[in-house]
Order: sequence, then C-alpha cells, then structure tokens
Amino acid sequence: MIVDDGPLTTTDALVRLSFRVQRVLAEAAAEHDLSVIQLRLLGILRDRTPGMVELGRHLGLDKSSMTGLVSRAEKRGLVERSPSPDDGRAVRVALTPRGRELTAHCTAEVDRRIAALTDHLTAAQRTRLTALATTLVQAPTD
Amino acid sequence: MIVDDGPLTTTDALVRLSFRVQRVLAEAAAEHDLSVIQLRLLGILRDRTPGMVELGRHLGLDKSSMTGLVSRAEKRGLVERSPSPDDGRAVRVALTPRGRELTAHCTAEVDRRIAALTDHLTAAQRTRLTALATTLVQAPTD
DNA sequence: CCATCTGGTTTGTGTCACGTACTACTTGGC
DNA sequence: GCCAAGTAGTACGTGACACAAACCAGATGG
Repeated sequence: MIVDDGPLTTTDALVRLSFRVQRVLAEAAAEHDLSVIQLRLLGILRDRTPGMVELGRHLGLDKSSMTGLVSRAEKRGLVERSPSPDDGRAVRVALTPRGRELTAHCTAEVDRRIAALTDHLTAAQRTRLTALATTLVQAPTD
Repeated sequence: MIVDDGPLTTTDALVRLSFRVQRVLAEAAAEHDLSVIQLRLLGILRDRTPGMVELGRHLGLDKSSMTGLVSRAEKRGLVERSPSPDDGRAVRVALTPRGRELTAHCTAEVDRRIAALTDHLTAAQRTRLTALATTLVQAPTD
C-alpha cells in the first residue's frame, strides 16, 4: 500500500534515493558474498595502497575497526598486507589479483543496476542528475 | 590528496552521493544516540502502525531481525508493542510520545544538514534535483 | 477438527564498529 | 646518542545488527 503525501521534499527525495542506491550496492555485493563495506573497501583500494589509518579516514572508521575489516578481506584472499618500506610500524594494504578481479565484477554489476534504475530518464535528465549529484559530492565536508 | 579522474560517471556520482547522505543521517542520528536503522524505524512508524513482518518488508529485513530492533527501541521507550485487536498472534508497533518527539527532532536535524548540503545550489537546481530523485525513488523496485 | 499457513520469538553464528589498552617503531629535542 | 612523545597497528571486550533454523501459538480452509 503506497501512500501519496504529495510531492517529496528535497530531504525526503535524497534520503530515499540514498537508501535505494545502498540497496543496489548491497544486492550487487551480495552476489559475490560481500557486504557493502567490504565492497567499499575494495573500491577504495582500486587506485591506492594506503595504510590502516588512512584507510580508516576514507571510510570514516576508527583504526581499531580497520584491523578486523582488512583481516576478514585478507582471509578471503582479496587483499594483502605488506610492511611499509619507509615506516617500520606501518602496513600497506593492497588488492590481490583475485581482489581486483572481484572488484571489477562488482563494479560492472553496480553499473548495470544503476543503469536499470535510471533507465527511464532521458539522456538529458541523466546528464543533469549526474552533474547535480557531482556538485553535491564535491561540496566540502566541513 | 584528491585525485581528479575527470567527470564522474552517473554511477559514481549516485553512489558517492548516497554515502554522503548516509553519513548525514548517521551524524544526525548519533546526536540523539540513534543508529541509522533505528532512525529509519522511527521514520517508518511516523504514519503507520505495522506488525513485525510488514515492518521488516519496509526495511528489507527478516522478521527475526525485527525482534531485536524493536526490542531495543522499546527498551529505550521510543516504541511500544501492543497486541493486534484482530489477530491474536500479531503485534502492532507504534511510536510512544517520547519516540515521536525524538523523531521530530531528528527529522529537523536531517533537514538542516541536507539543506546545508544543497546550500550552494540555485533554487532551480534544487527543484530539478528533487524532481529527478523523486522519479528514481518512485521507479518500481522489480 | 485437523492440516497447513502465518506472525512472532528464541537461539546460535557471523559481521561490523567502538573504546581501551598494549606493543613497536619514529621523531623531535637535548 | 638518548629519551620523551607521538604515531601505526593489533588485541580484547562489548554491543548493535542481521540471518537461518527451530519453535510456539493463533488463524484459516477444507
């Protein structure tokens, strides 16, 4: 049963859209037995080889949260830790070939699903949507 | 260090925007010691009094996941279970006055933060964004 | 009235996130 | 050099969250 409360507010529309997109991510990730956060981890590692702390900054997580997250991914052979050449305390986290492959598959799957979601938009609408979303994403985080 | 990979794809823009909005939700919720799901639960109950299974459908969760979620909220006095008048097995979940008040506060806080996020858009851009997001949200879920 | 279905809870398992405490390495001053 | 402070990472305990499987009890259709 769908209730029509009239036009959505900007907040409502953005919040609901975010849940929609998150569900898309969760479904795409689940196809490869990943959680959203694991997928996000892999995505970040696509073009970086950060240490645990920097990784935590990207994800908005505490360093103590990273240990388990990376360890679980490592146990599945998606990621590997290697000692930093410059800093004896530090570690560099990197994708394994298997992790890179899985990331590519998931990325493609997410793309497919987002394409389906925006299927009925005109090309012009899609362009505008992308531009507006990009603007918001690139706004300073405070 | 920010890497500029050129213009974002639609997928990238929507995915990143969804994380941005989710973080807004998490922060607003955290101000009142709530998690995002708890906040979502309260939001759904604003204009409904569903049973556990229907609630699970709204949230995309299994009924067994609902028991704990509702129980934690109930323990905090935000929500209450009452027996359904028509069905002896069933339960109706409803906001308490305290829960309703907290929901209002959080809603206002989220509104404020989303407003800040869209601050630098023109009124016309905001309108278009809202319209586009609304369209996507209202697309069938399959 | 019985077989079946459905709403809800329980229990056990795993992920995720945090705070605190700890180890080990690095760095800045002396 | 050497020590105090800071920083990178891990370990551990706790709690929220989610699921599956097993279960109970009330509903429902022959």
